[in-house]
Amino acid sequence: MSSPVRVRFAPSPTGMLHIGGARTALFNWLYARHTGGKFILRIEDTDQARNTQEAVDVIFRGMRWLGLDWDEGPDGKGGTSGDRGPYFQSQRAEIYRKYLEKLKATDKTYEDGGALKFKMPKTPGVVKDLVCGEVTFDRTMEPDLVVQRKDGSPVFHFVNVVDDLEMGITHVIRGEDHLTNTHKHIALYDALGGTPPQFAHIPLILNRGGSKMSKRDEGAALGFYEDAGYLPAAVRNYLCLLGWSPGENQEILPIDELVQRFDLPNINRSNARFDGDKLFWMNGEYWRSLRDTDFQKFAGEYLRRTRPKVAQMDPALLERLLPLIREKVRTGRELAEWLDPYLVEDYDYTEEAKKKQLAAPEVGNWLSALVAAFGAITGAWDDAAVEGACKKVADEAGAKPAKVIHLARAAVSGRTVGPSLFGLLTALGKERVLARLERTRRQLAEGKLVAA
RNA sequence: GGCGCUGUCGUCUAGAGGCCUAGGACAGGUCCCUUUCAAGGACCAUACACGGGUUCGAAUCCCGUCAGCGCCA
Repeated sequence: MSSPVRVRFAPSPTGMLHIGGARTALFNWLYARHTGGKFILRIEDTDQARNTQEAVDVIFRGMRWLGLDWDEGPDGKGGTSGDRGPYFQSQRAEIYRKYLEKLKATDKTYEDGGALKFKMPKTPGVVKDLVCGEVTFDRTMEPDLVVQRKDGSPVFHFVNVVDDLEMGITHVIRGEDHLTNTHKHIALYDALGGTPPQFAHIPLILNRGGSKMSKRDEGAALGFYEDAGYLPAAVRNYLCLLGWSPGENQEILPIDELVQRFDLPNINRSNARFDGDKLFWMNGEYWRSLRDTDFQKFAGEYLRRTRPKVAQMDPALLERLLPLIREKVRTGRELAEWLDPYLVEDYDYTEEAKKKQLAAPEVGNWLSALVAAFGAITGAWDDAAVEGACKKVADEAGAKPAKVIHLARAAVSGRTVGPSLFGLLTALGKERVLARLERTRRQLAEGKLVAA
């Protein structure tokens, strides 16, 4: 029987967690959870220039955000779990040195120009890939591989192999861009007397233009989606669908089902373009099916981070507004933006609102009429009452209710779009509505609401 | 340039010789609903890269071409 699965994700701290890297991490995590194996996080921090604590923290943060917990590796709080460490390459120099000696002892290396080179076997290099099948490389022309640079530092291919060997990695799940290097890795395993792991090269994530998503592409960083107020579960679910399909015309699945169905053999071989529109849609699906308590938790955290002013807001108002806005938007960012007009009483007016709703000559009179009609409401301040008042104003002006409704929205929010008006007015409360209408009327009279 | 991988609607994909006059989803279009924007409902359009084989039968297997991507130099 084969040994328990051990897979790893080995990012380098570049200051961002690349969406492709996140997907690789996800596939590794899914496989570990699917098989009951271990998921290991290893930090490839050999590039001293970029290796900062902040850059490493970005990785931890991204992994946690996506819900990808790891069994071994740095815990992100200064500690470590697992006994196959260290899990930072920068702390493994001694190990690499030892393996370099071991390789030298095999007589398969030679020095050239100050660098140490590994003699590539001239036999065909065969990679038995779990996704791509058996791939054979002709090595008769293959140049020898530098394993140690002139400055003494070991090269990526070498440390990668050493780490996977030392950490007992059984399956290497990584981007297909590594496929053509894999036979070299296998040669190194053989030379070091180790058993190569199984390989699964997963298709790449392409940008809109159809080439490998690069860090410069819009939305290439996982943090982009956290900042935009996407739901991690939605992003995770979407990422699963890039290069893998659960089949049966199903796309939205809970995580435990994803874990249960995921497997290496049914990963696709062709690259996939990243479709931000579909992610946005999927986020909307998760957004709507979120339980109220979970929504409140998410909204609270997101707003606290991006809109500190909510702390000064009337909590009762916030509580009424949130569900109203939630219905109309799909991301935290949209939620925050839609909430902006109610954070403070001196809200601004958009150009569109000034131009489309606040420019007509009758607007002043209508605003006065609205103030009068709303002011006259003595009974319950509810949807029916405000609706009645709006209709009344419209009737008296000989206009369609829609006209008055649009004006009222622009007046109380400064926007042409927003939550359903009657619900909004009810949520704001009579006092605030009257004050806001009055403020708009006054500014209009002072000529402050002229479109640019 | 060499080598490798891939090639089903614009995009993500289902499809592992007959169930396919190719299914789903996003995006797009039309209509309905309507208080803007959404949401919702109904419907529509669009694909097996091309050319050869193999087979009674191919999107599915083989070969070639072309294209895309990647790696190495």
